[in-house]
Amino acid sequence: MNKKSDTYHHGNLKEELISIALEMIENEGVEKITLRELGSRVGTSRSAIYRHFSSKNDLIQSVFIAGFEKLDKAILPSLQNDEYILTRLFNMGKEYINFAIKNPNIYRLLFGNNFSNEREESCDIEDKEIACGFHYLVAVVVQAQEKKLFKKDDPMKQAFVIHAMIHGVASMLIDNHSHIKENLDEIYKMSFDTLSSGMLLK
Amino acid sequence: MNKKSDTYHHGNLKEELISIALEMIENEGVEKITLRELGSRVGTSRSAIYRHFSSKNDLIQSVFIAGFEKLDKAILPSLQNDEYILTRLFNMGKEYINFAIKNPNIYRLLFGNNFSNEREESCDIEDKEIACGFHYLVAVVVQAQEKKLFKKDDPMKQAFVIHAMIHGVASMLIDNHSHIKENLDEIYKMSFDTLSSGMLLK
DNA sequence: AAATTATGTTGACAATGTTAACATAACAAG
DNA sequence: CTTGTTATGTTAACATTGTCAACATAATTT
Repeated sequence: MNKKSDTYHHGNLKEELISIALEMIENEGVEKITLRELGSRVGTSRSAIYRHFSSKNDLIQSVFIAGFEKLDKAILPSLQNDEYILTRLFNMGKEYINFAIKNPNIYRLLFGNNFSNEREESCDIEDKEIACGFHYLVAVVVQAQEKKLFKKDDPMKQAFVIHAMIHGVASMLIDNHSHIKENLDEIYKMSFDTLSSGMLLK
Repeated sequence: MNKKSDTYHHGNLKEELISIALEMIENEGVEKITLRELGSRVGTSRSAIYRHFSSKNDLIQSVFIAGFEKLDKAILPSLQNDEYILTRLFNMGKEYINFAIKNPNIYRLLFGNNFSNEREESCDIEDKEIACGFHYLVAVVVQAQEKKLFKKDDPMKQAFVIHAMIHGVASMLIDNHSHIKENLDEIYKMSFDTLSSGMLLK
């Protein structure tokens, strides 16, 4: 774990800070994180952080990006096997929701969080990251249209609707209606069927 | 505005604190609020708050409830006119999304926020409040089933799916895909059509 | 009128993000 | 190898914030 004396004084502090911060956020939520604890957890003083990040928010921004990479990594496998295209879409959504349930605090950081405003101000990579995951989805929608599975329509908008649905389910599962988690599979299937039967060509 | 010498020393401080706090959160977001500013904005010292709330979180919990009342008030009219039932559902969703767009910070407080955990611990009124708004929706779904508009299914689950979709659209509009706001009407109609055509009896 | 309770104020404290002044390791140049 | 420069890390201090205790005053009860 502790790759000291690799490159500089302490090893690769910056990456270690990001990964430990991600872990801490995953466990306790963004708002609970403190630079002092992060520093001591990683073996340095609190102020060392400022050699790698201009502020706490700057750090969190990096965790934000790392979180998206983690999400992408969790979803990618479901896209790469060449099953029936709707099955692929189904599995993708399922992995998405699984990620949210397994990492609710990270998921909250990525979507629907109070940090989005500040992010919009200073971070332009963000949009690329979001767009990245989103464009997987758009690509699948385009394929679905090409294979005459989906109605002909603006793929961006169809993808938006799909994403909104999946995000809505994920978000409500982790934040409000946790008692529904027991029927998760059933609920998800129902959401997906509703969605796709609204988009399918008949 | 300042109803002094009504009941006690200062008037009805508690309610005034809640309403000003709501206003402040609406303008700047939950995480920006400070008790000192709230105190001075309302004309008292910071510590007076502790005569009415046990902690900052306790205050925010009250704002949370007030926020739900505000949301209910914004949605109720769309439910009370006796149009075609699907039109009513459509309008309800539209008002819901309008509320989110007009009061994004309050909306974030109500749904998908980091406070939900702490709320779950100490506040049991919350569920009632959420259930309240949610049960409007369930009632409409039940009606839709009775009138043979919707497929026969568990109304709670159908309502959950509808709410998830609407919430997903609202949430993504205010947090991520703000560039879609221009096509809002179109996007919303598309979401709703997708939803209902997935639920309608054919 | 006196006592008790409800409400508000001031001062202090610990925790936190941030910065400045200082220290040291890595590296380049001579 | 020595020296200077840069990259990195440490400690001390500061302002802000939530919270609490001690004190003060108004309202209510007895």
